[in-house]
Amino acid sequence: MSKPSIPKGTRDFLPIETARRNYIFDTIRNVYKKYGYAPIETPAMENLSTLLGKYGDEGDKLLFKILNSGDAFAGIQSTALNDSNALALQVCEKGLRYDLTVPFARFVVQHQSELVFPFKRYQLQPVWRADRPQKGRYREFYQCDADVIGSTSLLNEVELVQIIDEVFLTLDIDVVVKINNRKVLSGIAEIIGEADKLIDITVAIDKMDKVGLEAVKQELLAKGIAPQAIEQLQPILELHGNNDEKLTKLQTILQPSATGTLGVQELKTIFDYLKTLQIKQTLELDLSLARGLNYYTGAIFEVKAGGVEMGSITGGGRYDDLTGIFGLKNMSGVGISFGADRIYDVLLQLDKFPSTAAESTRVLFFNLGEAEERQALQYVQQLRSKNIVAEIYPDRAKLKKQFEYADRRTIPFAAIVGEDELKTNTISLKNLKTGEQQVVSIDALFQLVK
RNA sequence: GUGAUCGUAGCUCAGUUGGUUAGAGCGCUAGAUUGUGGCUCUAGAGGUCGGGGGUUCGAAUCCCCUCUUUCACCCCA
Repeated sequence: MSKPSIPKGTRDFLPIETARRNYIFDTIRNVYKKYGYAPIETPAMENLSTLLGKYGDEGDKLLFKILNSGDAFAGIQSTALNDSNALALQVCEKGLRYDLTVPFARFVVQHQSELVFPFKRYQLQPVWRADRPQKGRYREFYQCDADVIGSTSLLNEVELVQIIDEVFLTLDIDVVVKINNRKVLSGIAEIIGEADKLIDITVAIDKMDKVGLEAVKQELLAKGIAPQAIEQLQPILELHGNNDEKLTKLQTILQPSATGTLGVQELKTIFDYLKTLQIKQTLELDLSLARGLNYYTGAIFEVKAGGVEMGSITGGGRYDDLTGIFGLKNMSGVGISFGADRIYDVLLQLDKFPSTAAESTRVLFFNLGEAEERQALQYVQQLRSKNIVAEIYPDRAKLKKQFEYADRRTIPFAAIVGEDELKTNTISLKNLKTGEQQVVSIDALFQLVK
């Protein structure tokens, strides 16, 4: 293969794409800052021991592992080749981060003495997963996380929903914010007598939207859930009405479960606060929302865009003991993560990028010779000092070529300084859109191109 | 990990049941036009047909493997 290429599932970004991506990052960052979150960064690679076992068996398979530097295979017996998984662990001590939450937990434990709790941080960085690429799924993509750790207050959940609301309002996307609670799901599993199958149940009912009730029941049956338990589950999954009505019914159903009742209380509190804050986006209590990551213990969130086929574009939830695995107990946290790459795809499909996300040079000075370029250089510097983006064509090329360059860069003004203009201290300024041209002074030019 | 799918010039694509030197449009370079772009005309450059192996007198075309594209499942942002 002679053509250059990049690894599967990765992408290059052209100037227009980068400008648009920055628009998304800037929007999210500004909202995070507005709510008092502080930025941090962590390395692209973590010790494999930090990452392994945190995302389930599936997650472990999707970790990118990094071969040890030096002679990584020194001392490896040929018999080790029989077990490639074990071999990988012998020759790889590091891996690329899979998300931002687990590295954040590690960060909090490691820097606990330097941090002020409750600690509110945001982090916009790429993560890597060795997944098969498909629609809205890449092997390298950005997560834009905000978390509060060291506080169990539900005000944090409320704040994160406010942030979601404000970000999508700014981006001008209509979304549905789905909210559920892991305690409620635990309570449901408990009262149908299948508490030990909580994960199987959540994974199955998470697909309600996509495959429908019957397929979910099939999957539950296949996972060994008792038929009568599934019958008990059905009315809960089919709960309807507005959020308040659902909560009232749920409270009755979950009465026998202490955990479930607590979950309902938490949801009630969150919805109650949000009601007083005039949230613009649609909030929906969705009992089929489960989310795969097993570390969630309380509220869980997921955001879907209206009018486009796309997986969730934001997700999050509360985790009571994420730092526990790194040796720090009693550190409850709650966080959200915006999927910038999917938001990009959604904005593109809905044609919602502002045109300002693409603007660049205002004036191009043509290059007609040495004396001319010396003068043009002066003008360009003066324009820049007035914050007008200007540049000079670097080569003494034919005018045709210089015009075509300006055209393709969509630069609105061409400034020509040749022999005649040099003598009279003037500039021929041409508006490339209208074709109008006039001979002006540099002061007049400032006004015209502003 | 499972199942499909794509790959021919910089880009978008033709290419007959396997048969001489693989084409078009756009783009690029030069000229018509040595200080005025977008239109037009003329000429030119550019391809080991994704890579490797096989069948055949002969492969872009048929077979196998592999990489890549896109999509679904699993899982997930």
